[in-house]
Amino acid sequence: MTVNERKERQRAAREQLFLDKAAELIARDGILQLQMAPLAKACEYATGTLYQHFSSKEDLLLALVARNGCNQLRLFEQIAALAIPHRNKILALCVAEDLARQYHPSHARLEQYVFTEVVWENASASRRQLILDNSKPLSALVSGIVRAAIDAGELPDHQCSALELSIAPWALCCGSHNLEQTAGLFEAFGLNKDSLQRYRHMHLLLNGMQWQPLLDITDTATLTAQIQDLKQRVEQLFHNLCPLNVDPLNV
Amino acid sequence: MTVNERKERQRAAREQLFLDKAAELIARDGILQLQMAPLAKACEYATGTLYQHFSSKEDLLLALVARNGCNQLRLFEQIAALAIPHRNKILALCVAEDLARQYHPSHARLEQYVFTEVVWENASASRRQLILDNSKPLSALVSGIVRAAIDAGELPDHQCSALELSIAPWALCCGSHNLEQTAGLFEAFGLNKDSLQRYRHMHLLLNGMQWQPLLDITDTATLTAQIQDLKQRVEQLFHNLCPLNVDPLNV
DNA sequence: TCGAATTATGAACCTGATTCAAAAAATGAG
DNA sequence: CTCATTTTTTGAATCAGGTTCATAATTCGA
Repeated sequence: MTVNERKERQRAAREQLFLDKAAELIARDGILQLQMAPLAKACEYATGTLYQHFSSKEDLLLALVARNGCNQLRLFEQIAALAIPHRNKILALCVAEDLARQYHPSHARLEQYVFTEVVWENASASRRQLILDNSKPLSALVSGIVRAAIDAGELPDHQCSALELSIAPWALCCGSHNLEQTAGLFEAFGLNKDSLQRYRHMHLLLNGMQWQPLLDITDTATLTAQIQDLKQRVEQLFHNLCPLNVDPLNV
Repeated sequence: MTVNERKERQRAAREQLFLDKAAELIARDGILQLQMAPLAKACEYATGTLYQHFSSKEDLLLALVARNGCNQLRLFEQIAALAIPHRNKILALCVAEDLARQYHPSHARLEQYVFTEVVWENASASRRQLILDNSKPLSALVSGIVRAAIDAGELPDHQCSALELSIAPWALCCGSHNLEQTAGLFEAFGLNKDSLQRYRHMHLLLNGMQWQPLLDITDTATLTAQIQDLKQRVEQLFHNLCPLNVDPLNV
């Protein structure tokens, strides 16, 4: 059925168009301002057509996050393949999250929103599954790095599985970003955002895991150089993957 | 003006009534189902009266979170005052978060929702400030514990301020809970929720900070006993503070 | 007790998501 | 190529629920 294949391709292309435009509008005006009818019009389709792709507005938002998740996975895969110490790969993943937030602040906010009960529950089950399916290879990837470090004798297994161990740095990374993202919180604390702080904390954790080589976090020079280097490497991967991968408003 | 005082008191009481009922309805039916008109009716007031207290639905949600924040602060204060090692106090705070989520799952979900751009931006500035004001003493409290540990020689300062250091365990705690809260994520990872895991990770971090006394996380017996003990202590404080402090649906 | 000032009321309004009957387009058999 | 049938698109109508505001009720102080 070559006809159906063509139709399917067109349909997929239209879905990407909707998603692209939605991402653009969100980046420009914020999630709150995204409206279904204007979005459809901006894509030169009727409102009803939009609803042939997404069962609800929330479903559309999930679709955006799912797509971002794919990009994230590809980036993470390339990071995992870098020729750097295993320990640094974990840092590099953290750097990647950092950069992603810098380049796509609206994505980060969207993700926070989407995992909220209210939004999550209003999306279609299949779309939710899509996002969860993304997370499987992601966690496999991270725990793969941990596994490799254990096998290389750089990291004791602490009698935990690699997967369980891998949750620690991941939680720290998420938590750290979440706190920072929470509007006005750091300001309320009287805390200035020192971009190295996050990495100091990560090193403290990795040290605690006895992940070799340990790093003395008071050695700011070494730390700065390390993060600098990782940033450059990750940034390059980032731009190779998707040169236009940038929020219009935040360039 | 004794008349105005009385009025003010009545007004405050009514606000608490609205908040109580809202919390009840949310615990019963979820955030999504909370509607302004039914809430007002359930309190035997007109819709408009509700709007004399809260500038919007989002404002009401923030008010709920602010009130929870006060309770949390009081609990944390009592934990900080416990006669236990400083290091254990950090664990106890983590335990407290755990318990709070257990007893009030809807609060945790609400908090996640409220810090979302969409909700946050739709609340009144004064309500937002209220929440931020809560966070100041909270961070002072946590960094106070860190400070005390440093002063007691139990923790090197790593050339950071106590406040900066205190962010690490806090971020780990938040991140860990966030991950776990994210619907279906752990299941998608093929990870079983081991309630001790979170504390193992925290100990890894504290070990990395060289916070004495170090704990060997493979020593499950000691860890279990420690957390058990902290749970009991915290649970007691918890119930003393607010005996009825329980989500209707989740008892 | 009465007029002014304050507060409460809830039906009407408004925004924006969602639906669906009608129109248009695509398909494919003859 | 034509026409009946199926599929797809359309966008105005519907619907939900948050918010407002003219009116009614209440409180206040003289």
